[in-house]
Amino acid sequence: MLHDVMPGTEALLSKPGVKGYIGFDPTADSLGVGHLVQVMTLLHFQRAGHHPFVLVGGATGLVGDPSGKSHERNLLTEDALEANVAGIQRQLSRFIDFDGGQATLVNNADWFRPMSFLAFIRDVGKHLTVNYMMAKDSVKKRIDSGTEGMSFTEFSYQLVQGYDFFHLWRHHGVQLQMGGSDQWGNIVTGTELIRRKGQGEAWALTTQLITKADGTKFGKTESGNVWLDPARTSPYEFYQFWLNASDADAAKWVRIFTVRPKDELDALLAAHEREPSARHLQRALANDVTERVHSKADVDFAVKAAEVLFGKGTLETLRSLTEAQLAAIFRDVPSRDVPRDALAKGVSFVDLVTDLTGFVASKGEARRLVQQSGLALNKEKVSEPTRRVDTAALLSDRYLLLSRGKKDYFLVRVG
RNA sequence: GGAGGGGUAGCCAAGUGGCCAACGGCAACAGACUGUAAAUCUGUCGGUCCCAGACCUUCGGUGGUUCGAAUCCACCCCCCUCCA
Repeated sequence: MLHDVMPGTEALLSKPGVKGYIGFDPTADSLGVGHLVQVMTLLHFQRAGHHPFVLVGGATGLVGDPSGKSHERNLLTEDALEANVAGIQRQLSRFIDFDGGQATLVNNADWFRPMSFLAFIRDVGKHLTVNYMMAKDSVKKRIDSGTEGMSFTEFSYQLVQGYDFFHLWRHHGVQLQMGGSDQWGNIVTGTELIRRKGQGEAWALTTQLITKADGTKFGKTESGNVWLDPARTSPYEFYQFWLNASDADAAKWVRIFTVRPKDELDALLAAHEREPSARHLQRALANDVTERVHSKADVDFAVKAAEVLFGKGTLETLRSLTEAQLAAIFRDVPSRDVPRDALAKGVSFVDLVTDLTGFVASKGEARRLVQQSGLALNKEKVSEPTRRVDTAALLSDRYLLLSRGKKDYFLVRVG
């Protein structure tokens, strides 16, 4: 899990009670699963007897971290930022125990807002040379790219973040900053600042970038980012995200995203080896993470829904379910209300899937999908684009279940 | 302000008067195989329709030249590099 640590960090951590921090950029009002790596780092850090500090970047978010970004970023307004900070704080408290002062939450807007620009360049900027700052990978990459430059704003970012570390070190005794491997440069700027300006010592620790075995980015699905906020990513989708992890990924991820003891992990890995099709690892992952982020009840719903959608379910099984059961199972499946008379007269399948529901973006695409036998109604493949659909097809006289491919479901609800 | 380079579909990137709805790659989507995995193979990948065909809208923007432009001309906007 670890990528790089500064010499001496291990010695520091051998004694409990170390204060360490990780910063989160409030670019949205919710964290995504990509952030979870850092959240888990803090969780593990706390479980090891240390004192985590969580920094939300109310100030740094105004600037924009260039690390790992090939393009200049858009700036957020202060209002948007404040809302984002609030949302993120709420989510973090599900992981990290802030009770009784075991963890501390800080917002760097608190110390940057009162500070003037002149004070900053005089007291902070003076300690580091531009030469030093230019040598950072995040800066070099952008300057060497030849196609895009870098604004002074983003160039300054490392100083701002470096000062965060300095502030926490001086006022709270924080000695360690953790983060993703792309944060190494920024963190080291902080330790350097502490050394030069404060004549003190501080350490850095970074975690490996989480990648998927197929080289694509972690934390994204076809439909975009996977969020912790149930309003953005439903618990069902969230559960599916983890359940769909490839074998190679799941083996790595259980170690990072669950807190199961080692012998239990070994047992899981062995079970998976023996019976890969049962996907023990993926299930454990999906269960643990979904329960932590959402709830046990959400896990149960997700499991039940998956049984119907992916199990041996056919039109028969769908018909055998009561309306209440259907409603519960499809609670989180994307849906659309459609007036009953729209269906009473009967519509062509293509119109149903496009104009009426918006499930498929265009009619051309809908026709193509039908030709490729990629669309189904109530779990039965539709082979004729012009096929008429009317109220006779309704399940429990209320629902129609559309699907594209194997995993993409959509519920049509009739009033 | 000066000199040079560049802006093509989600991204990268060919194309420099008709054969261009635009080569190729990546991503994406569907199908087959499987385990709701990976890998592989096949198909699709601007839109509409009476879909093996027709029409409409695209190549930074606006005008123009031409029978005909992503390709030529003018002006404008944006980006990059170097100089000042």
